[in-house]
Amino acid sequence: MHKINLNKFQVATNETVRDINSRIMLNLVRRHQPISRADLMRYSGLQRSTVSVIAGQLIADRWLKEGAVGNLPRGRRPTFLHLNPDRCGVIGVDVQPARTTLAVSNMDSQFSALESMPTARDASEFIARLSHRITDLIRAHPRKSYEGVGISLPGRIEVGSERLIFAPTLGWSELDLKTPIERETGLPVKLENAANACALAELWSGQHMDGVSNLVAVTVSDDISVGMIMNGQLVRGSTGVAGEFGHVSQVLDGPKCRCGNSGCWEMLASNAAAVRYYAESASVPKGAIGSKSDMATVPFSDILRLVEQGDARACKALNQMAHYLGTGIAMLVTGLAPDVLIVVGEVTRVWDKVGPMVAEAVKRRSFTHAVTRIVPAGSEAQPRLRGTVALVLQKHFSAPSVA
Amino acid sequence: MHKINLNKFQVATNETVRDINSRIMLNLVRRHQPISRADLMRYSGLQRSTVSVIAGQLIADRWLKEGAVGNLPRGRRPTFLHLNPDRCGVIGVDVQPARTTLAVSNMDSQFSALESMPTARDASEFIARLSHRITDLIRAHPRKSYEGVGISLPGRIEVGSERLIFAPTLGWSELDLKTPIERETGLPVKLENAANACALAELWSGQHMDGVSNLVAVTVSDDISVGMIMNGQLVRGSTGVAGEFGHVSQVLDGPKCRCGNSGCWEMLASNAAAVRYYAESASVPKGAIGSKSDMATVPFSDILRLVEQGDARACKALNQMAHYLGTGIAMLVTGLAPDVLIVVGEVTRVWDKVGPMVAEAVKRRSFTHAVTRIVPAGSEAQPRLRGTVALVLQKHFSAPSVA
DNA sequence: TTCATTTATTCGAAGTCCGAACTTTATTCT
DNA sequence: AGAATAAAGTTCGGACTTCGAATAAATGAA
Repeated sequence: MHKINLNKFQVATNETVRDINSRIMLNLVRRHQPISRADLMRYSGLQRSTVSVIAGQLIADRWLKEGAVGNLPRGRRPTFLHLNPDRCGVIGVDVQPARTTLAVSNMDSQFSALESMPTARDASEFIARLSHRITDLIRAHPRKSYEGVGISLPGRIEVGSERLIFAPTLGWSELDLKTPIERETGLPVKLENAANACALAELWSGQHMDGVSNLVAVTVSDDISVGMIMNGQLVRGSTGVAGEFGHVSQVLDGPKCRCGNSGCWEMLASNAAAVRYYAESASVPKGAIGSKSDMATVPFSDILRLVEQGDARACKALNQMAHYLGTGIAMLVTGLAPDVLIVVGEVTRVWDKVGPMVAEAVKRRSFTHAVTRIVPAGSEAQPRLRGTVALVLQKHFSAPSVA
Repeated sequence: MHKINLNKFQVATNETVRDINSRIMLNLVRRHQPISRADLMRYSGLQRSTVSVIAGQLIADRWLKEGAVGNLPRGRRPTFLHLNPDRCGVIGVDVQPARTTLAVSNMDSQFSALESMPTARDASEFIARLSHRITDLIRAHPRKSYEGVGISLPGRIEVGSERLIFAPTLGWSELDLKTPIERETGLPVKLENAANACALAELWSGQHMDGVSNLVAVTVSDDISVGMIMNGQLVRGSTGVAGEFGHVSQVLDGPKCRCGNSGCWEMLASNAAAVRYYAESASVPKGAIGSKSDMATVPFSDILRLVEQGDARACKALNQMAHYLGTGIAMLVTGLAPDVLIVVGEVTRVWDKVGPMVAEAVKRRSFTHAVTRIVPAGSEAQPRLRGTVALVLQKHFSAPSVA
C-alpha cells in the first residue's frame, strides 16, 4: 500500500489487467515449473479460460515453452509449461577496483561465458575497452536477442541522471557510463551499486527466498556497502546513495576515513581494516617515528590464508574485524529488521570463524523480536553477476508500476 | 518495480482498472481542489468521457462533491469538484506512557474534538477505559459513518498478528489491543508505532511533501523511535520492529540500556538522557556513595524552560543531548538518504538551539550526496494524531496492491 | 443572430476477465 | 466392447472498462 506519486503516475487501461496477470503467470511458472495450465489456474485463481489465453500469448512471445505431457491417475493428460531460458541473453559486468568480470547469461542466470580484464584507472579508457569487450562477447556468442547489459559497481548511481556518483575506491569522478556504452553496444545499459546488485541477486535467484520481501546485503571488501530491499523493492533513497552504512560512525572519534567522517564502520570492519590491524599488531611501540608508513602491508587474502593455517596474529586481526562486523550488522538488524541479511566478500571464506562472532554480537546487541537470518554468500555463487542479470530482467518479472 | 510475492498476490480484473484510476482521480482532486473535470482530464491523461464516469461514481459514493461554477474567458463554465471532508469520521488515539489523547477527525485531519485521559498501568483496564471513551465520543459526535479507529503507540506492532510487541516504556507485555477494542466499539482498529504514525502524517498531510517518497520520522521522548517511509511505503521489516535505531549503539561501551544493549542512541539523546546529564552535572564527585540515586531528577520540560531562560547548566545538558541527536541523525541520513527527516518531540521547542548542532553533525559526518531536509515538527501540529487519521484513510487513497 | 470555444455527456468499438458449455483424452466399471 | 467418470483444455457470450468520435450544453464575441 504505497502513496500515489502525483508527479509520476500511470493510469490503468484494459491492457494493464493483462499485463499484471501475465506477469503473475510468468512468476508462477518460474517458481513451479514444469506446471500445467490447470495447476496455474489453481495457483492463480484465474479462470481456466483466462489462463489458456495468457499462456498462449506468453508462448507466442517466446517467454514460455510447452514441454512434456504429464501423467494422471485419470483424465486427459496435462501439457507442462516451462520458462524458455534462451528467450534472450544478458551481458553481466562486475566492476571491481582491480579487475572487471564479464559474463554472458541466459534467463536462468546460467553463464555461458566468463572472462575478465583489468579495470583501467582512466575512466574514458575503461569505457572504450569495456564496450569493445562487450561487442566481442556478443559476436562470439550469437543469440536470437540480447536484452541488455547490467553493470555492478562499487559506487552509487544517481537516481534520475543514472550517473555514477560517490565511488571512492574507483577514483573516478562523477561520470556517465550509461550513454557511451549504450551507444557503442547498441544495448540498453543498467547500472547498479554492487551491494544493491547482490541484494537483487539473492531476492531473485537465491535459495530459500520464498516470501522474503525484506533483505539486506552487506558487501565487505576494501570498503563496506549495504544494499536494501524493503517491501520487495530496492531502496535507493532520494538521490541514490541510500545504503552507505559503511560510512556511519561506529566509534565516534575513531580513525579518520577518506569520506571526511571518523570511525566509519568500513574503517573498522573492512578488509583494509583487517590489514591495518595485522600490521599494527607487529608495529614498533607507539610514538616511534614513521611507525605506520614503514609497516609492510600484507594483503587480505594472505591474512585469510594465515588464518586458515592457524596463525595467531592473523586470527587476532580477523577477530578485531569480525567484532566490528558484528556491531555494524547488529545496527542493521536492529534498525531494519530484515528477513535475511547476506554477507558478501572474501571474508566469507572463513565464515566458520567470523559467523559465530557476528551472531554473538547481534544476539547481544539486538533484542529478540528481530528474527533476521544472517547468511554468507560465497563468491563462487557470483552474487554481483547474478545481480546484474536480475537488474536487466526484473522489468519483465516484477509487478508493473501502477498508479 | 517490486518483486511479486507469490505467497500473497492479487490477480487483476476489469474492476481493478477502475479502482486504480479512481484512486488517481481522488488524489488529483485532493491535491488540486477545487478542480474541473476538464482539468482532471489534463492532469490524468484519461479521456474526458472516462473522467466524467469516474467523477460521477465518486460523487455517488460521497467521496467528491460538486461545488461552485468557474469562470473562463470563453466557453461553457466548468463545475468544480472537491473532496467531501464529511464523508466519514475517524477516531484517532495517541497513547503515550503518561497520558492518552483522543480525537474526532474528518477526512481533512481537522479535529472536532480533542480530549485526554491517563494511561492506565494495567493493560486490560486501559483497554476497557479506552473503548468506553471511544464509544462516548462517537455518541457525542454523531456522523453519517465512522471509518475506523487509528491508534499510535510507543511500541511496535507485529506484522500479521497485529499484536503489540516491544513497548518497554508502557510496561505492558505482548498484547492484543485490536480485537477487544474492535469488539467494544464496532469499528475497525488500526495500530501503529508512533514514529511510523508521524511519518505517515507528514507524508499525507505535511507541507512541501509533493513528490517526496522517502521520509524518516524520529520521535524523541523518553525513548527514541524511527519511522521509515521508503518508495512511498511504510517499512515495517519482517516482524514489524524495523526502525528501532534508538537501540543501536552509538558508543559501544556506553551506559547500559533496559533493552540489554549498552550505549544505545536513546540512552544518549532522549529526553531521559538530558535529564541524566543535568543531574550528573550537579552530582558530587565520582565515587561518592549513592551519588546517582540521591540526585533529584528535574523533568525534561523544566530543563527546556531553564534553557529558554538561559540557564548554563541546562544548556550544557541540552547540548550533550543535541550532540548525540546529531550523530544519530547523521547515521540515518548516511544510511537511508531520505528526502526529508522529521524530528518530533518536546525538544523541537528549542530547535533554534538544537537544530544548528544537528545540522553541523550531519554536515560533518555525512557526505554531500545526501540532500536530506531536516525539519522539526511542532507538537501543536499533532503529528501522532494526524498519523492515526492517515493510517485509517490511506487504504482509500493509496495505490491498490496489485500483483 | 451566428460563430467560435470550452465543458461535459453519450454511445459504439475494442480489450479483458468471468463463467458456463463444450471438446478432448484417458481410465475404470459393467 | 461400451458406458460412465474424470480431468485438461477450448470456445463463446456477457459484463466491465477505457477509448475516441460525435453530440449536447453553455458562454462570449462578432
